[in-house]
Amino acid sequence: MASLGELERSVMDLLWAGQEAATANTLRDQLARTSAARGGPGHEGKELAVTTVLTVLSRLEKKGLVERERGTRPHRYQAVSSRADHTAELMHEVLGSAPDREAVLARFIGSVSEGEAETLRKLLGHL
Amino acid sequence: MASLGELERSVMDLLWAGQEAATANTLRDQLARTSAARGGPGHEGKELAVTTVLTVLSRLEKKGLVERERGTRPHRYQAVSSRADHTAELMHEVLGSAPDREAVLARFIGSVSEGEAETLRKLLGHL
DNA sequence: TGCAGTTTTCTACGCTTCGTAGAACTATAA
DNA sequence: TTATAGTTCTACGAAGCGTAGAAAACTGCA
Repeated sequence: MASLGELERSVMDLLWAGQEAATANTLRDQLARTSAARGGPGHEGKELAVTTVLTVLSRLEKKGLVERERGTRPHRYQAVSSRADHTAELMHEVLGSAPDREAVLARFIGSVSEGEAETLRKLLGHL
Repeated sequence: MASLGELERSVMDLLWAGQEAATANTLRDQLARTSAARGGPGHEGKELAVTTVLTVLSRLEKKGLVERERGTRPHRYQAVSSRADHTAELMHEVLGSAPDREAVLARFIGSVSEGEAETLRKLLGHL
C-alpha cells in the first residue's frame, strides 16, 4: 500500500516542501496556485473543493504518510517523514522483494552517474 | 505504469525463474503447483483457467515486461529483462522522481546491511 | 477438405483505488 | 445561541486487476 495517485502526490509534495504543518485550506490554495500541482510549469493547478483535499489527506493519513493534529480546530497536517526518508524507504521496499539483492545492487550501481557514484563512495567510506 | 498485481507478479516470478520461454499452459500448471504462486510455502496455488493466464500475459506484454513469440502456435512468453534488471530499473524510477537525490541516497545507504555495504564498495571501486 | 480439439482473442463482471465533491454534521466565535 | 468555518460521510465515475466464458482462429488428422 505504497503507491500514490497524482493528486495525492501533489499534496505530499507540498507537505514535504513546507516545513510548517498546513491546513486543508492552505493546501487547497497552494494547489490552485502552484505549478507543482500538475507537472509542467506554466500549468496552473485546478481549483479544488476543500472537501477533495480533506478526502485526500484522510487517505494519506490512513496510508501512514501524513499525520494530523486533531487538537486545533482547523486540523493541521504534516508529512510523517521527509521526502528523502520516504523515498529511501521505497527503494528498500523495491529491493527487499528481490531474492537476488546483490545482483540488483550491481545493476543499480551500474547505471548511476559518476557524481553520484562519488557521493556513494564517500557515504560508504566512513561506515 | 510500473506496478504489478498479485497474479501478475506471480507470473513474472515464474518467467524470471525459468530460463526457457514458457507457454500459457505451462505457466497455468506451475501456478497451480508452485507455492511461489501465493506467498507462503505449503500454500498450494489455485487452479486458474488458461484464459486467465493469457489475459495476464497480455497485460504484462502491454506493460512491456513480457515478450511473446507469435510464430509458434502455442505462443511462448518470456520476460523482457531479468528480475535484477527490472528491479534496479524500478529503484532508479523511485529515485528519479526526487529532487534531492543525494539526500535519498544517503538515507538509503544508511540502512543497508554491512555485507551489502561491502558489496557496494567493491562495485564502486572499479568504476 | 472438413472436423474435433487446442489456442488465442473479445468481452465482461466484480472489487479496489483514486479524483472529485455534495450533504450532513460539528465546533467556534460573536 | 446562532451563523459560519471546518470535518466527516457517502457516493459516483474512471481505471486497474483477478477472473473467466464465448467466440474466433488455427492445427492435426481422418
